[in-house]
Amino acid sequence: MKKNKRSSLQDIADAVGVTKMTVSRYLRNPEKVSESTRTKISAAIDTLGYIANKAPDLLSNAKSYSIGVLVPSLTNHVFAQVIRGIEDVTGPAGYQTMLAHYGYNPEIEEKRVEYLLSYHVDGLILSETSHTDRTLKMIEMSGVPVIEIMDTHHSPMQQAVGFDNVKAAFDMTTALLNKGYCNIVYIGARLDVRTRLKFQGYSDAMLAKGFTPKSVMTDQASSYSLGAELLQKARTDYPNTDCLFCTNDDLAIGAIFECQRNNILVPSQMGVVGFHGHDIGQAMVPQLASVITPRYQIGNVAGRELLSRINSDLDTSMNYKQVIDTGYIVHLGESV
Amino acid sequence: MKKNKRSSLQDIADAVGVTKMTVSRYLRNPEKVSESTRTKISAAIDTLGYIANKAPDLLSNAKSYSIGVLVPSLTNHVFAQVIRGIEDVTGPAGYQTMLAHYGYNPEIEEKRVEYLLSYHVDGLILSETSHTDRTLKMIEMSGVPVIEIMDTHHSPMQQAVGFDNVKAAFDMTTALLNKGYCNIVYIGARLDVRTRLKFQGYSDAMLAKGFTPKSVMTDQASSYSLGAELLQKARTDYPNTDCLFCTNDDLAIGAIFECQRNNILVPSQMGVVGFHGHDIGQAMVPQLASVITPRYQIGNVAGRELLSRINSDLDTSMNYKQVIDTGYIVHLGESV
DNA sequence: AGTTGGTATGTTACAAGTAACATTTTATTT
DNA sequence: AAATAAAATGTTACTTGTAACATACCAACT
Repeated sequence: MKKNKRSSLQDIADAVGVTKMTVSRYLRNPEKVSESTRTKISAAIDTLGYIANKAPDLLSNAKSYSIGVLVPSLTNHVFAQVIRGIEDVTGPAGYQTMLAHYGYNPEIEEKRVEYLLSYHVDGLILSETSHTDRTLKMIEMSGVPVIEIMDTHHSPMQQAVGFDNVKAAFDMTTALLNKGYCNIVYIGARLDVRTRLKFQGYSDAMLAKGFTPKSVMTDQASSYSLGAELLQKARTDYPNTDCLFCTNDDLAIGAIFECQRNNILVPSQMGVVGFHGHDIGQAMVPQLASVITPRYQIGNVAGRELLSRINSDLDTSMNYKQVIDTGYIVHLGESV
Repeated sequence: MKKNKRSSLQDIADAVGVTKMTVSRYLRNPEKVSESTRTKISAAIDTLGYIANKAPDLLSNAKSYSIGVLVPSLTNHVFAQVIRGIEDVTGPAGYQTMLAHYGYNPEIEEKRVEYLLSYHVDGLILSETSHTDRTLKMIEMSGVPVIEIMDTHHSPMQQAVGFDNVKAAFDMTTALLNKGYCNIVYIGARLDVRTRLKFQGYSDAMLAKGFTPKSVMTDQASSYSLGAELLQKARTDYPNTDCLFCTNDDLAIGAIFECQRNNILVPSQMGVVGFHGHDIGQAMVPQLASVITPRYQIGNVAGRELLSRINSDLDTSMNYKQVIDTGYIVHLGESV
């Protein structure tokens, strides 16, 4: 049995008895086609089920009205809201997002960037600050505008939207020290760039007040059960730990559950702090202390900036450096 | 300042002094190009930063090595694992996924399907069982193989992979009744098809044992705070409620937190049950009762089936009906 | 009747890569 | 040195939709 090949403009044209140019006009500028022809073409399209073909658009270097969005992980709830923020701007403007993920791996990021560029996306939003050489080169040669989101503690390729992870961790740690905690242990996982930046902010704050930074780190991916494990490891490695500063909410929540299972009272016997301020932490008992990050807004601003550069005449991709800081909120909740 | 146009095979060819055909060969069948030419082309590609162009591939009806995956929501953790399951099969086989979401809205699903087909995806994985007429027509005309995932309680377009939501809810409800609960209230949100199917299974089980189905439903999207609200509503509407069967884990977890805030003991004063068996529910105290669904496996099987059909000579899209049931596990945990 | 102007439709060329076939160059054999 | 085979490269044609230009047709006006 033969595959029913998708119909082309030519097929529609043949069915109606005009040239494909007329059908093309019907789709782009219907008012330039006579009433009677319009009716016939419309009927033919319904019957044959025409589906637009992106190929010629790409060939002729037309805008693709697609933007590429790369996030490290789909499991990480952080990015769901970022994406919503992006699409709430780009969707109404007629752009579709091509979403891909790369598991925090720069080599895979490179593959994804190449893939997105091969489809001629009009712009890119990346969630990482360090890239392979080839990634940088491809982006530069392609001439598409790029925005790096989430962290602003670096020199952006072109434009960055986010907040300063070092400063955020510094502020949270300082707030904890002011609350009277002395033996704060930093809990890190996956050891990506942002985890390291936050550790740096934490360390700076500890040292600034004369305390010694202590940490429990692993390169495993974050999970609730890992949070439980790392709590136990912290208590073993540093028996007088009075507070955990976890690199994200998942670890913090896992640690709190483990406290509950072991009758360790939070916060009176152990303070626990997360990062990002996800719904689950804010809904739980006790409410989780966390740095609340404006993820939706980051996406929103990134989307808006990207569109404005796509639609600008200037080649903004060259010699363009800008950082937009969206801030964050240190929220102490009930868990410290 | 002019945009630096991306370089084409012709640009590489000009730089080396050959025709683009030779460069094309270098990329496809390097062994057919002489050693010396290879070296020169390789250098030119590095210098000029060539990025492949998908357009001609699409034009010539070649395989795109892209498959389209549609999920209702990225916030819903269910689908992150499904996607991982898919990509663990399709990635190694050289396929990239084009991921899109549609907010449980069939009209948006239609737009996404059109978008994916306009990019000539080789196959589609959909997460819904009901589609607009035009969605069905487009898919049929395009001739691409389609797999519908998650629910098998319907007649598939072509092929479905998942489990029977009605049966799963029936089994869980029966288990709860056997445990001695009498006043089980069903808690539903968003009112999508699967929520309704689960309510049907719940109702069937209640009626089968002579109990009256009771429910608290809203069309709002699920969230932890909504779970808290609906718990209170259930207690108001049905004062002797002894167990909540929530349509998903988020609502169930929100309800348990609300119980904790109000000193209602779970499970002794109130049983709470979720659906899907997410990590968070399994990690929390008390461990959440839930129907554990094989999300990774669903994705995995769907990916494998789709690839096999893409690479089959037969036009399997026609007159093809198959349901693959991956089952589920009724897990009672500590919250009932 | 002939001119003008507008509307509707047609023709041509083009974008980037590749399959299929054609030609040129180089190596091997007699 | 000529003949033949093999390797390397070139030429042509094709895929789809659209911009730009060309033509055909009809109505209205002088």
